[in-house]
Amino acid sequence: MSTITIDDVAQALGVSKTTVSRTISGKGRISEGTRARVQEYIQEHNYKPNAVAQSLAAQRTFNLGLVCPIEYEIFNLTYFHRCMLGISEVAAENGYDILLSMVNGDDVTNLRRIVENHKVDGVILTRSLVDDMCMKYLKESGIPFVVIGTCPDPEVVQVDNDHLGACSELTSILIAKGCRKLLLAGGEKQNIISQTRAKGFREAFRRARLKAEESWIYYDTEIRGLIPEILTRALQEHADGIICMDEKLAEAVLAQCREKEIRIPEDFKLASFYDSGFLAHSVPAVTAIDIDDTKLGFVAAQTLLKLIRGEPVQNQHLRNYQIILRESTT
Amino acid sequence: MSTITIDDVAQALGVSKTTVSRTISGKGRISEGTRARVQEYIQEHNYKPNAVAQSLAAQRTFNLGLVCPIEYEIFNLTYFHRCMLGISEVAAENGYDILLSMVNGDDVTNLRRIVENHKVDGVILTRSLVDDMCMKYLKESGIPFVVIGTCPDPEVVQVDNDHLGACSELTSILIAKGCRKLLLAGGEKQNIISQTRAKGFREAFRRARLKAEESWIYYDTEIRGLIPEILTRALQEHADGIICMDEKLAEAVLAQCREKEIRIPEDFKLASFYDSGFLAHSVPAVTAIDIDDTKLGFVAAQTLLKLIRGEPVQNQHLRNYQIILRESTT
DNA sequence: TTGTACGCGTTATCAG
DNA sequence: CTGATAACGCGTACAA
Repeated sequence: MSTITIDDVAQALGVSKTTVSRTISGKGRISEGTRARVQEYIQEHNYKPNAVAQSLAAQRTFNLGLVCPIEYEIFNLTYFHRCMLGISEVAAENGYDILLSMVNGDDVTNLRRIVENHKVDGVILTRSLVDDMCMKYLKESGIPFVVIGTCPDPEVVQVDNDHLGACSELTSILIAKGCRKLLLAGGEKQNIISQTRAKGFREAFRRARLKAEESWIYYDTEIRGLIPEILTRALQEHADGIICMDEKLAEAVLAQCREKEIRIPEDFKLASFYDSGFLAHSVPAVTAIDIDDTKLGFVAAQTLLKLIRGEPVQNQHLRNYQIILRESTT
Repeated sequence: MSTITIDDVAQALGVSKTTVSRTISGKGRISEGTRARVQEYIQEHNYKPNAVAQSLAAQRTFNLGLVCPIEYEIFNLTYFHRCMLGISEVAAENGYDILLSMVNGDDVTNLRRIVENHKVDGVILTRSLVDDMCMKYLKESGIPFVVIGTCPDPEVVQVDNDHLGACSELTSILIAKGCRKLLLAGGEKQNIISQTRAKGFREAFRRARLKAEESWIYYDTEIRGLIPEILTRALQEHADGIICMDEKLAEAVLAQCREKEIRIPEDFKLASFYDSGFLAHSVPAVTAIDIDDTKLGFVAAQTLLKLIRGEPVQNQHLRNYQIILRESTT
């Protein structure tokens, strides 16, 4: 199927390119007769405008850059994937496509390439480190971009779930159930989201006129590494329960408790971020915060498009989480 | 930082665009003097050719389409992510970028869009269903594409790991260790890879002059669904062990055995596809097939680039797996 | 060794 | 209502 251009269509119909172009874009006035003829021919021969030429003329690529850190591990991946879903939906609706940029740690070369070569109209960053080089570069470059997550820089447009609120609410629930000493097992300390949750954790205690010790909060809890140790200490120091920042950690806790014969929820309570089939069906079923990441990507993409169009935007703190109480915190 | 064009550079230096263009591409002979001057100016002002204009002129987009099924679940995701890594590396090396296309089941609209709009020079498909609509569409469209995985169509360029050999080899090892009745717990039946492995499974038995019953092979084993049932039957019917098609399944088996007090490896042997930290550190550690998916993406991308350049290519069956024997099959 | 002029496929401006 | 014509930014025959 040879690729057909607007000129081919115009010549075949004995009209000018302009007429064809107008038929497609709907701009400008043309007679119903010619419009119909052109439409038909286009349908018939499946003519599609060349996006590259359109881009050149419009000075826009109709591509959104999406940064995916290569070091994402299994957990972040599902998060990333769900975000992509939302982004992809919005992009498609608006005639945009997604250009992927895999960046390795602080090495922004790959991102720089797509930006400097003008291959994208804007960029979405899917996480934010405390000191993120991608963000730094994007700010310098002047290209429109939004960050999914939270960052301290007020100039950066951000879209995030209300992790603070979610963690705070979950913690409060556990406190209400009688817990006085809770643990918080987290992701990378470098990751802002971990710290936001910690803040919510502390806040809940403060609201209950209690104090959360800093030693109750664990970052960089590598699954097979720290969990056993944490539980041993928890047992010695009579902690009432633990909040895990992701499913994998919760899973590890569950396994360790089984091994150490700690009963959940009788001896120890367990709750987790990110609801999943596993948490819902494990024995006991685990209380979890269900977050709609797809929505997050959706809103981020919409925000970026507004930014590209020059419309005013503002940071969004979606409250799209839901706490699902299950047996593990009974 | 206003965007600067080749004309700007040319005028500023009092030379023609051609000279600047040649300096960059290295084609054609120009004096060392002017070359140096141009080089310097370019560095200084950080001039980068506009990729869109280049694309239009060259009639190539320098984009590779990458199809990501939205229904990927956690396991496929890590696989997909690792492939992407390899693809991304090759792409970057060759001045290409990756355009993502998320397709939903049989709905190829998203894929069709990027192909018909000429936004990509070729496409990589990251899995192959028994009856894959994406593949069907790509064949019709005539665009160069390669499939990561195996498909029955000999006209389609394929890059795959030798899953048949891997599964066969692993099965043989278990047979050699005295197993006579083994189970194979798999992914989606619709997924060709599952069937390829089943073939390897059968082959190993045949080589040992034994026969694998079809009832030993389970497809669509949803983790929390079938595993308990399978193990109950295994126990009743005195199976010697099980080979799982992914880590998650192995994990479920491990959990169930603990619950049912089946001892591994004494009562029952366990092996799995896709090595991971979990399998390496679980108790007992699980024998696994380690596969280098990044390499797979790497080779797929290289193959696609050759295809795009019109060079001859052939299907690749990488033997880049490695069986790691651990306690679970002692 | 360097420059001129044209084509790549579209859209937009300005005449008719 | 419609049609030339000029951008958009770059590569490249062809000419000098």
